[in-house]
Amino acid sequence: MSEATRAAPRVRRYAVPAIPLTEGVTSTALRLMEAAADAFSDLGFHGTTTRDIASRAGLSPAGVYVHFTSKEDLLFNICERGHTAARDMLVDAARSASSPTEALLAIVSNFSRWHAEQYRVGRIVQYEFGHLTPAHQEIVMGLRKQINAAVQDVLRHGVAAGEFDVPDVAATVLAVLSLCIDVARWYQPGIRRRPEEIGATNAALALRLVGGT
Amino acid sequence: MSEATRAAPRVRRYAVPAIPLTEGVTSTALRLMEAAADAFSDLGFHGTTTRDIASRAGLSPAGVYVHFTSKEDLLFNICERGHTAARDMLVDAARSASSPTEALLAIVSNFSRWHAEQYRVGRIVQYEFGHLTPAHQEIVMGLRKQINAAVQDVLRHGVAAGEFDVPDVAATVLAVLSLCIDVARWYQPGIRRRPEEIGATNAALALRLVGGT
DNA sequence: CGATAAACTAAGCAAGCGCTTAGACACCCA
DNA sequence: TGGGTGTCTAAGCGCTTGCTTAGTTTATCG
Repeated sequence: MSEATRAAPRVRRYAVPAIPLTEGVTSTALRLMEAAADAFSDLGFHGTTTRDIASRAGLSPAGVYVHFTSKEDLLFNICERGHTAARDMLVDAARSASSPTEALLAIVSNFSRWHAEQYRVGRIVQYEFGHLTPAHQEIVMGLRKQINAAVQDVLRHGVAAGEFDVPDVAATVLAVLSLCIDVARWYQPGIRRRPEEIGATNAALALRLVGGT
Repeated sequence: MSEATRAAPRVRRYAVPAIPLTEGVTSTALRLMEAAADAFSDLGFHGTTTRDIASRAGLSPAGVYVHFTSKEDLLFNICERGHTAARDMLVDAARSASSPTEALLAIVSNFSRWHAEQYRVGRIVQYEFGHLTPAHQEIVMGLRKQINAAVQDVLRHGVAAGEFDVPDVAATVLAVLSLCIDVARWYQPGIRRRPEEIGATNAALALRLVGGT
């Protein structure tokens, strides 16, 4: 059996919703965010009208503005909650692993699976990022840097422990994240591999990227 | 020196314009496509107005419609020419290589470098794809399948020749392409690595993905 | 020179946009 | 029971949208 198909060590599996329920969010606001996420991923931010969002959520156009100050505010809430949930899952996965190798496998399999299962939110977050206000962009950038740092930490520890062979840590972090994030671009329901399998194969491929065993 | 930093075999370098000049394209039409590409990558397809495009090209709003039938027609021309140029470069790189290993290195270094140098067109092609008409989407999908097939061919030959160890060819093709295409998402001018270096490190990383030496 | 075709503009049309206003309900604790 | 608060709608305001129309300029060629 080839190295990349060998069963990976069991990794903890995190179920992460696309838009997590947090304090102070009414059910109508959550319904609006889900409606907006659907519309944005179908039509793009500028291609979506506030009437689209309202009608998908079963409200009149004016009903949106009871819960959000603007269409951009909706986009920001989706991006921020999505990033925060993903980051928490990553950090958790890394912390609960007993070695850098297991941490990498946990991170890549969970992050890849999330980008398949939540590919609609994943695309919004990546493709519509530029339509956030500069202030909101900076907040989201901060979350991205935390995700980057979490992966960088794992690689550094793996190199220090002699588990990985990585000539250029920063470049390899980007490559590992590309592997995971790009899933949202090509994934669609009904293709051969289930999200779970994509996570498993990507974890094995990431291990190759870092020169691990 | 670690395996991944060892100087890669010399690979032919292809300079590919974002929007290639082809027969039957006047200079004004090309100027319009470049103006539209700039605008689309700044503001998104729906965020861009035909007045934006016209003024960037130094024309009145109506002047656009002398050369293109609609805003979507402009988007399609950018996508089709971009994909065609990239595919031609890929196929050329694969054909002029003397082994699967060299073909992979040539493909990945050129394709990655292109996605850095032409990251604006790269983003349009990926992010605004969904705003093409279904008929135009299918044409672009056809070009993508050709790109996919070119990479798949190289991997199959490498496995057959014993140069690569690839348990799941289709999954690994996707991973190799993710490595290249995702460059357009994170690249921006002024970062540490030049496009040329990104191509070189990605080529080395791709070799790891396929279990090559 | 005069005719023809192509490239371009000024003006504007119908439709749709994000968002606001004014007011109608429903629910809560006094 | 009654006033306050939060949620929602009908209507619509001011503006922008993609694209068209009618007409002018420029290039080409016999």
